[in-house]
Formats: sequence, structure tokens, C-alpha cells
Amino acid sequence: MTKSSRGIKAILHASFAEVAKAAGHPHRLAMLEHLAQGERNVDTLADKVGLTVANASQHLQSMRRAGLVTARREGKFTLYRLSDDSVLDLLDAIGRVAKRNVAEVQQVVSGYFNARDAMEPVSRGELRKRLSSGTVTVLDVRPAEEFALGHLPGAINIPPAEMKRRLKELPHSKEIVAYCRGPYCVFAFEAVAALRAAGYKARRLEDGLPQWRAARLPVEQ
Amino acid sequence: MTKSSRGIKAILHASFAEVAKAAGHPHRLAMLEHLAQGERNVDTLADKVGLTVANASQHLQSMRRAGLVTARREGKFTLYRLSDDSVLDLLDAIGRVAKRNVAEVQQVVSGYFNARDAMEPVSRGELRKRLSSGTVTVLDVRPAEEFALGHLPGAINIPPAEMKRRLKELPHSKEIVAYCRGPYCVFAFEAVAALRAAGYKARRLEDGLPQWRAARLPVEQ
DNA sequence: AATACAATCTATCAATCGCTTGAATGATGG
DNA sequence: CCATCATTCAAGCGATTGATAGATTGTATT
Repeated sequence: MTKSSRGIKAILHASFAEVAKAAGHPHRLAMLEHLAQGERNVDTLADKVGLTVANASQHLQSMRRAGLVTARREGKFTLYRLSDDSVLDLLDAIGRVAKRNVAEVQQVVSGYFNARDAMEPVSRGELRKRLSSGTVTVLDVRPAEEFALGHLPGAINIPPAEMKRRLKELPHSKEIVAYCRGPYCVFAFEAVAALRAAGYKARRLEDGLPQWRAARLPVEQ
Repeated sequence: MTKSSRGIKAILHASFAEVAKAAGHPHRLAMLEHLAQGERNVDTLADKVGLTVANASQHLQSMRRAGLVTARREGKFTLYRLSDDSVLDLLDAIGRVAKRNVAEVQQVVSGYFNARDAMEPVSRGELRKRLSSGTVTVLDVRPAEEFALGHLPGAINIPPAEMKRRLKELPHSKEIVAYCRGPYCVFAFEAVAALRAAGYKARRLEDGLPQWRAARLPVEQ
């Protein structure tokens, strides 16, 4: 009994370690972040993360073996996606540990804001309420392709590159809430900084579209 | 702006990867599981996990660099502990991903139970209610040293090795809820199996003492 | 069938990892 | 101050990982 439980413990620890190890590489995390937006093929992912196709394929397969992603074939493309919402939770959990306990992350995160109150992000719940009362403008700062595949109701899409030029499209009347891919997607941070510099009242959403989706809140398009 | 954000993204992904990688080894997970019970010194951990002291020390230091654990010196001992409750969340998240997406884990978990309804664990909330109404006997199946450092209110401690011999200490009148170190600590599974075989009504708590503590529920001793 | 393209496989190499061994450091108690 | 014990350091090893380049498989298009 004790002997068998030792073996079982070992199996569980080994399996768990596979999962964590599969998430333990910068490039794989970058791909997971993209996959959190929706299905992608190997080529696209390789391009976005800056890897060769062969290399991206290898990483994706290791993540598939660990159960982080699944793949399906459509025509000549192989489409990968996160296997589950629990993978989003895992990414969040990794981020929270890093945020609390890794000096480098704290520095980077706090570097994007100087004022204390300015750091306060808007929670999902608060944004949902304010959406229905219409007291807020929602700004989606992801690339146009990702916006097209789904976004928050009524959101305006301005990718980071066009930010400076298209600032004037946004009304000064309401507070602006910017969001991006997830809690550590820096585009949202940068957008808020730019908006504030231009005299807008702006905050960022605490996390991103994948988490909004996972919470079963309405998505447009 | 885009250039700098690329760099920042890379820093974040690198830091996050360090965290995940630090959790991505069976022995380190085993040590984290023990550390979730409370502070431990290097010798003790090495012994429990079955490593040489030097090796355990190396693993602990890599986890310290990644921010998963912290160390303090007391006399001639170096006491390690989880740096944060967020680390518990991380371990839970890893477990949930593995449970949902790794065939091996599913097999092991379901192997401990054959009947469908038997698999239902008791939630923390349910146990808390039933504790106050006194309709349940709580069984702590961890080693006596860990029990001594804190346990659920009114819990009876019977370590796995003594289970068979001390079964008769438990009353048949109430349902028995067994718990252990965490959701995948197999002692609780085994205890429930043994109790049922002996005609008891028994279930296991969905997770373990660390999670109970993290939820700020009362702990005795 | 012939071609083009997406993705995977294979072989290779440098870098890193996990572990062992033995020596060095730090703290405690006679 | 010396002996002892807990921990860390340092060197060395075999195994694994991450990346590259080139060949191969599988699917759609003509």
C-alpha cells in the first residue's frame, strides 16, 4: 500500500512536472499567449513569435504531449489551440507568482506607472457594469486580425502602431478602458500611458479578452 | 515604443518561464508539496523526497532564484518556505491542467475509485458547514509531525502506516471526511478506500490543509 | 501526374540540466 | 579553539534540451 502510493505519487509528480516544464520556456509562453486569442496555424505562430517553422512545430508538439494544447487538421493547415480554459488559469497563476516574487517583473510592471492610484486597473465586473450604463469607452489595442475574431461589445480597435495618429477618434467625454491579450500584454499599458499624456482619463482592464471569454461575458462578432 | 515593448515582453516571458521551469521537475514539486505544509530545513526535505542533501539544496536554490520559495536562517538550520500563497495557486493550476488534459493522471485519479458517485469529494465550504453542525468526523492522514503543526478543528490523526491497526478508533455513527496535504496527496484516497472496505461511510476533502489555511478557515493547535 | 505549400521528421551541435563526489563555509556547543 | 553538524560550493559526468538545416510526408491546386 505504501509502496504503491509511492509509485503513484511519483507518476503524479512526473505528469505535473511535464505540464510545468512545457510552460517553462519564453517562446512557448509567447505562443500560448497568442493561442489564448484563438486557433492559429504553425506558420502564423512561428511568424508572430519570431521562430523558424520547424522550431515552432517542435515546441508546439512538446506542449501537445504535455496536454497544454491540442491540434486539428483543416485542409493543409494544422490548427493549434489551448486544450482548455484551465490552461488560462495556469498562465494567470504563473503571472501572479512572478508578479509577487520576481523582482524583475515588479520593476517592469511598476515602471509603466509612476502615480500610485494610476496603477489601479479596472476589474471585469466593474467594466461589465459600466458597459451597460454606457459611461465608458472601451479600447481594444490588439492587432486588427485578432480584433476581427472577437472583441468586447462596442469596443474600438486601435492597434499600437496607429495609436498616435488615431488618438483624436476617441471622445474626451468618457473614461477610456484599454485592454489587450491578457494581464501582461504591454500594449494596454502603453495605450493608457499615451492617452493620459494626451489628457484623457484612461485605465486598463485588469486582464484581457481570453479571460473575459472564459468568464462567459458577451463577446461581439 | 514598439521596440521597447518587444523587449519588455521578452523580459516578462523570460521571467515567467523561470517560474514555470522551476516548478517543472518531479523532485521540486515533491518538495513544494512538503513546503506547503510549513517551513522545513534542507535535511528534512532531502530525506522526505529521497535526495542527497547537496542535490536538494541545489533544487531549493533554483526555486529560490525563481521566487517560488524563500529561505531564512535559524541557528544552524536554513528554513525554506513557500514565498507566497500564490505558489499554492500555481500548484493547483498545474494540477487542474494535468487532471483535465493528461491521460496518465486521469487514469491514476479514476483508478482510486470505481463507483461514479464515490468520486465526489467534499468541498471546503460543505465541510465547514458540517463541522459546525457536528455531523462529520474529520480524519487527518498526514504524518504525526505535520499534524502537530496544525490541523483542522477536531480532526483525528491517523497516519497511513497505522491505518489498519487503528481503524476501530473511528465511530461508525458519522460520515468520515479524510484529508491530507493537498488535492493529489494519495494518502487521503487510500484512507477512504480502506474505510469503505471496512464498512464506513467515507469521502475525502477536495484538497488539503494548505488550501484550507489559505482560505483563512480555522486551524487548530 | 506534377507542382506548391504546410508541417513534421532526422541528424547534428552547443548549451544546459540533474546528479554525484569531495571540499569549503557557517553556526553551535563543549 | 576545536569538533560537529547543516548547508553550500565547485568540478565533472552523462543525459537532455533548443536550435538549425535539409530531407520527407501529407494535402490541395493545376
